[in-house]
Amino acid sequence: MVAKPVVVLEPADADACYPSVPAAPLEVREAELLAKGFAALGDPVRLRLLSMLAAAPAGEICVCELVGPVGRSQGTVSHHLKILSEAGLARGERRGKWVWYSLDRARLAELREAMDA
Amino acid sequence: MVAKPVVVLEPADADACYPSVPAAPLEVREAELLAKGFAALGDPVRLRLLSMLAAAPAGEICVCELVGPVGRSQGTVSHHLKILSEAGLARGERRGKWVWYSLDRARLAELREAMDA
DNA sequence: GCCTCCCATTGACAGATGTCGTTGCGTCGA
DNA sequence: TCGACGCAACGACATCTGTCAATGGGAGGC
Repeated sequence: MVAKPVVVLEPADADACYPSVPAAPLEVREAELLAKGFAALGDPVRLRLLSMLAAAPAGEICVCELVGPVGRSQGTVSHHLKILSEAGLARGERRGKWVWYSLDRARLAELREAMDA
Repeated sequence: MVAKPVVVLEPADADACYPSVPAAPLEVREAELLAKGFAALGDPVRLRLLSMLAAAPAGEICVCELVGPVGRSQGTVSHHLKILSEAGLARGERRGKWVWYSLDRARLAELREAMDA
């Protein structure tokens, strides 16, 4: 994926269909970062995990509280939480025997704002 | 002091870690619908296509205008546009020899609002 | 009618993804 | 010290996904 010119990306193709105008798409690099975030949201299990994190009274939930409701094995839930972490949408913290996850609302807002484009 | 779970999807698991509280995750069906939308956003090529649609002066762009800038084959671009269509994010309309795509801002807003959860 | 252009569809294929069962590691209680 | 528990990591596997080249089908131009 070679970096592309910011504006004018093609040889202009002479006789293309008329309104060959701005066509300044999102930067490739930025698109990849955003895509990673949205991709993390693109799974029903992860959306439900996030909704539980968002609804958590203390702003965080123990993993053991998450496994049951989503109807997936513990290993699978752990896997999804890792993906959410890597996408910057959630963070986990070990506290004694348990691990507590919380939502990163800043990252979420970042993605939301990107949708104004 | 447990607030009653709104839904309660599991056998309650007795000795779980303490704060067994709300845990009313997104409904499975709704999560699937949203996930389909976010998954459509979860690819850099599609994000760039959308950004071009969003930036289009007339609110729409001919497919022939899209193929060059994103650096993918015509067939691949067509494939991505189909996915965006199926997710409700874009619509295509044949007009003579060309097909023009436009952004569905309502659907986009729908997804954006879902991120308040 | 025929040829050309634009776009969608198909077939093929490598790589990513979701899932589970098992294993491994850290933490607590006995 | 030892065993039980909570969670992450690993291996395996079926499915999904992104990509291209090739094909197909509608619209215009000649």
